[in-house]
Amino acid sequence: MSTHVEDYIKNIYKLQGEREKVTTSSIADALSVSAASVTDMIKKLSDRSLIKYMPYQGVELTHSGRRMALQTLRRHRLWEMFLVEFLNYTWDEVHDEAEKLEHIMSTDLEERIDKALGYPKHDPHGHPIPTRNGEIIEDDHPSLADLGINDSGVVVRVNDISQSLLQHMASIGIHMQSQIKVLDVVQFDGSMRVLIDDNNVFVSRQVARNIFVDIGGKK
Amino acid sequence: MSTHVEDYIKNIYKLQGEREKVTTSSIADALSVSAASVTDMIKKLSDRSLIKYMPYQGVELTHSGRRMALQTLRRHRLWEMFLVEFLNYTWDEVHDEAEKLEHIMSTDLEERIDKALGYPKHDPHGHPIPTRNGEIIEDDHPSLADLGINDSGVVVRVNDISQSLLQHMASIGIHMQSQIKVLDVVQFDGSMRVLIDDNNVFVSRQVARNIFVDIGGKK
DNA sequence: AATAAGGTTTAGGTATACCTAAATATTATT
DNA sequence: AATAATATTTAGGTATACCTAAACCTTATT
Ligand SMILES: [Mn+2]
Ligand SMILES: [Mn+2]
Ligand SMILES: [Mn+2]
Ligand SMILES: [Mn+2]
Repeated sequence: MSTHVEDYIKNIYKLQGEREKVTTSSIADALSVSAASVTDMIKKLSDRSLIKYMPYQGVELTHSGRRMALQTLRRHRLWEMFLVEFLNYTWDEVHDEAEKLEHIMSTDLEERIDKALGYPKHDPHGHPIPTRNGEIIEDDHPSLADLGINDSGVVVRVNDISQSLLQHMASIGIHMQSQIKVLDVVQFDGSMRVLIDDNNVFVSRQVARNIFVDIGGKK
Repeated sequence: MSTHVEDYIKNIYKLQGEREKVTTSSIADALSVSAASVTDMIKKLSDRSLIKYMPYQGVELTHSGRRMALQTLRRHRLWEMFLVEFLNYTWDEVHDEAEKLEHIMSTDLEERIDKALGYPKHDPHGHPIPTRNGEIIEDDHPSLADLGINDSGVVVRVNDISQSLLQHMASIGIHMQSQIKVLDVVQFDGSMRVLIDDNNVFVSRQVARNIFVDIGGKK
């Protein structure tokens, strides 16, 4: 319903991936509000049966909470894709706009955008777009940091945790479907020299951990 | 700032066109809220210097209020145009979406959409789109109801007062730039038989009053 | 088992935007 | 000029979503 409810639910969904029970403080962190505000809100979400809540024990999405989370995620990712495909946004520019637009999307608009984009399966960062029915296929690819010398593959996903990370990745030539091959790994700090579409670049371990590669795809 | 403030200001701007001073009850009507709520809000708008307000004497936009109104109108009309051009919406389907989207548009997004559309001068109903700098050119065309037998012209604007009116106009073949010629006017009720792009159709006076025609354009 | 530290909730408050009912001001009618 | 009708404002209240400070639980450490 409201933008705030949707953002809470979406963030609880994301946090749930990491641990089963989601704590008050982790939600407060994610949304940059006080823990007291979160307690207020999770009571309301619980009243609406979007989460299961036991005081002091953390929070868990219900079935209908999960549905709302996936719908919001779907809309977010469709908007991101739309901004990139139709308005020439780059992948580091889309998040904030999509964060607002995701709450303003009738089912009709959602379907028209989906259609105009040709029913994309992934957003500009390679994240899967949940289906209309709330199905999502989380692919499980190794990060670049997991590869060794001479391993190679295709970039299929990056983490969109920060704008500056996304900008940096773009600046060294990393895009969706970039060919990537590990040339050398520095023992000391895990940093790498890699070939990206035939360009020789240096990647810190911190960055490498946020790039995910399909190693079955190409050799 | 907030969606509510923007909607109040935009509606005051529209009402101002009709009379100088805008009354509490006309705003209440336009926004479907109680008169008491309007009194609440106009005090706040006055505190923010968006309107000039004298209790019991009605309301008037200040310079910065007018600027906000025109910016909101610009964004509304750009979104309407965008929905029509990029997502195959028809002119009767765009208003409600645009009413929400107009509040979610950074200056950057506004300019990208403007550019993607080729800097349009009018929205899908023929209403002028204010410029980035808050200039607006209100064209002054006669309505179809003002024309007599054998007068002709080109449809350049329609009123978007209701979805069913827009649907009806589309169903009888009226679009922007349609050629229109009056064949016959019924004395009794002012209804007309007209030629629209070579189609012979009947138009009630009520409908004719909401269609605006450029008679200088073509003969 | 007691205490200290950390996380969570409660208490009390703010801001926005709405409501109904009652009071009051303006305008129209006699 | 007084009265009646209508419009507007005030008074008192609701719902959402925040906040800080204080109280309270849970968990870890001794
Ligand atoms: Mn959001
Ligand atoms: Mn994304
Ligand atoms: Mn609006
Ligand atoms: Mn319009």
